[in-house]
Amino acid sequence: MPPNRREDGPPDLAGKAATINDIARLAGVSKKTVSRILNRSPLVRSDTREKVEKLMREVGYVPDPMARGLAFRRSFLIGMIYDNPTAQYIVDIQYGALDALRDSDFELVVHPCDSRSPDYVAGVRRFVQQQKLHGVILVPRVSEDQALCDMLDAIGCRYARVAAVSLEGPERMVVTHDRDGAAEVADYLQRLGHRDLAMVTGPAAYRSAMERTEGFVGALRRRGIELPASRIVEAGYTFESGVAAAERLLRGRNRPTAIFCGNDEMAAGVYRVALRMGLRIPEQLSVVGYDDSTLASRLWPPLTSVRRDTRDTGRMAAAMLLQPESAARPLASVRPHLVIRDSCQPPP
Amino acid sequence: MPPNRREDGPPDLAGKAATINDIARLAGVSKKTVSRILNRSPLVRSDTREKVEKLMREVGYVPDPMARGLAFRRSFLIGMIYDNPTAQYIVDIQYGALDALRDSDFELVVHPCDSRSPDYVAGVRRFVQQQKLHGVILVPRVSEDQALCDMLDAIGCRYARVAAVSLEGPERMVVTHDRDGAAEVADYLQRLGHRDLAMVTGPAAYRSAMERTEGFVGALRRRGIELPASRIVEAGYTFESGVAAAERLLRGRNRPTAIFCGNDEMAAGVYRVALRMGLRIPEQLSVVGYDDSTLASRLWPPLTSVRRDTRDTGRMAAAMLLQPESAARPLASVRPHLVIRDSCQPPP
DNA sequence: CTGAAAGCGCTTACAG
DNA sequence: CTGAAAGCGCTTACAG
Repeated sequence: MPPNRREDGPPDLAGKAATINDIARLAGVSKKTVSRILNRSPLVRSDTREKVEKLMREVGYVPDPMARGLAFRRSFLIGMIYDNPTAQYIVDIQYGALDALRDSDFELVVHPCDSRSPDYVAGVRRFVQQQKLHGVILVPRVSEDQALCDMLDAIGCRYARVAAVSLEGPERMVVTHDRDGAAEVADYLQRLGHRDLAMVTGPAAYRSAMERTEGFVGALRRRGIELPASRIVEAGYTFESGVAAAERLLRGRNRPTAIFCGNDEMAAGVYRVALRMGLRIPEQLSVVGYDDSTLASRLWPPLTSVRRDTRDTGRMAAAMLLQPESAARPLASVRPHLVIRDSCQPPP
Repeated sequence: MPPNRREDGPPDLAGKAATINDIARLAGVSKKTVSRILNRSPLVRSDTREKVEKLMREVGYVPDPMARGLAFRRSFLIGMIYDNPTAQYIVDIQYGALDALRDSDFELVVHPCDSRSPDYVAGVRRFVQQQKLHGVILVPRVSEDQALCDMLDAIGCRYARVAAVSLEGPERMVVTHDRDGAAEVADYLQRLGHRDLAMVTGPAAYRSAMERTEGFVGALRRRGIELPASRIVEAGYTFESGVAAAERLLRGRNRPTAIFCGNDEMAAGVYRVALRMGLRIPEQLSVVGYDDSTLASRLWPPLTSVRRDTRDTGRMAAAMLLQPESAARPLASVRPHLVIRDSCQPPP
C-alpha cells in the first residue's frame, strides 16, 4: 500500500491542479522518479512506470510547462517566423505544424516579420531569446536568408527551413522542389503542342521564383524549345504585377500561345489582361499558375495550376523540431504536382 | 557607489543573460525592488526607478517569462481560438492581435479547432489550463458559443469575443455590426433603383449570417421593399453552396435584378452561374458580396463588397486582454463599410 | 518606500 | 534503478 489514504475515485486535491509532488506522494515514489517518467527516461522499472502513469491519468496530471521550461532553461514553444503575404499559405503551414504538435507538449507561437526591415533579424533574436524557444519554423522568404540562420546558429536555436531547394544539411530542411513542379508544366504545355511560350516569374530575389523559372526553362530546353529572354518577364508575385507583365507579353502581333505564371495571383492578372483584350482562354491563350490556391478554381475558366502540399510541409517542419537533435534522417521532401483544369488546350 | 566593480561599458555577465539578481546586485537594491519596477508598482522612489531602468537598458535585461509565469501562476501567452475556414480573416486577426501585443510581454499562441466536434470545448479547456493562458481571443464562430464562454468563466480564463453583434457586457466584446454593413448594401441597391432583390445567406446557425440577413431585409423594409421568403436562400458560406443558391434564384423567367451574398465566396458562385447562363454582370444582374476579400477584386467585373477592418478587430480584442480586468470602457466597435466596384448598376 | 524569507513546479548534478 | 539537495528566475506574503 502506498503511504496515502486513497478512497474510491481519483484522489481529491481540493480543486487545485495536481503537481509532481502530489503524484510522487500518492504513488509513494520520489519526485525525481516522476520526473524521469515525464521525460521518458529508460532508467525506471516498468512496474514503477506503469503505476505512476496510471495515477497520472486518474488524477489528470499534466506537468506545468513553465516550471519545466524554467528548469530546462528552454520553453515548450515552437516559433513560426514568416514574411509571406499569402494568407492561405501561412494558415496551411500553421495547420500542418499544429498537426505535428498535437499530443506533444509543444505549442505554436506566430511571429510575422518584415524581412526588408534592416533590424528584423534582431527582432527575431529578441523573440527567440526572450521566449527561450525550443525551435523555429522558417518559411519563405525568411527561410532563404542565410544571415538569419547564422544568427540562430550563433544563439543555439534550432530551426527547420522550408525552401524551394535544399540550402543546407537535410536535418534542417523541408524542400518543396519547385523546379520539378515547373518542369511538369513545361512538359504538359509541350505535349499540348505549344512552342511559342512565355513565363511571368516572381522576383529574382526569391528562390522559389528562380527555381520555377529554371525548372520551366530547363525542361523546355530538354524538349528542344528555347525560351528567349524577351519571353521571360519578372513580376512581383502580385496581381497588379501580373497585369503589367501580361500587358508586355500580349501586346503586338507576336504573342505567345501559352503563359506560365510563377503563382496564381499573377495568373489572375494575365486573365484580366486577356479578358480586356478579348483574348479567349484557353482557345487563344493557355495559362498555368502555381500554388493551386482557391483563386485558381474561382477564376473562369478554372486555372490549371501546380499544387503544393503546404499542410504537409508545415507538418514536416514541426516534426523535425520535435526529433532528437542527433536523429539522422533523409531529406524531408514535398513533391508538387500539376492540377489540370480548363485553362489550357493546344495552340490555335 | 553601488557594491560592485563597474568598469566602462555595460557590465559583463560572462555571456549569460542577466537575471533579476544581477540587476539587483549591480544597482545595489533588493531583487524585490527590481521586481516592483518590472511590475510597474508605484511603490518605488522615482530616482531608484530611473537608476534601475537605466541599468536594465544597458545590460539588455529582459525578465524570463517562464520564471514570471511560474511565480504568477499564469503565463504571458494569449491564445487565439478559431474555427473559421477563411484564411485571410484568420491571418488578419492574427496580425491585428500581434499589433496590440508588440512591445508588451505577451505572445500569441494559435489554436484552431473544430466546433462541430463534441469535445472541442474540453480541448480548449485543456489548452487554456495547461498553458495557464493569460486570456484568449474568440473568433466567430466559436465566439458565439455560450457553452465555451461559460467554461472559460468557470475556470477563470479571460476572453475577448469577436462577434457580429453584442452578446454580453462590453468589457469582453468586439462587435463588428454586420447588420449595419448589410443595411448599407440594401440602401445602395435601392438607390440604384432595384426593387426585385434576392439574398444568398450564410448558415442560419451563424450570427454573422443572421445579422447580415436581418440587416438587409430590415433596411429594405424601411424603404418600402418587402423581400419574399422565396428570395432568401440559405447557403454555407462556400463557393459551391453559392453556385447552388444562384441556380435556384436565377432559373425561370422571374429573376431578381440584384443579389446580395453573405460573403464573397458565395458571390463568386453567383458569378459562375451568371456566366454559365450568359447573364451579364452588372448589365443584367447586380451582385454584392461581404468581406471585401482579395477575391472581390480578382473577379470580373470587380465585386462591390462590404469591407471589415479585420486587423483592427484583432487589435482591439488583444488590447482588451491587456487591460486591467476592472477597467471600464465603451463597447469596442468596428464599423463595416461598402466598397463600390463594378458589379452593380441600375436594373435593366 | 524597501527588503529577507519562502515558494511557484519542475530539473540537474550527485550520490547510492 | 532510485532519491535528497540545490537551483532555475521570478513573485507573494509579511515585516519594517
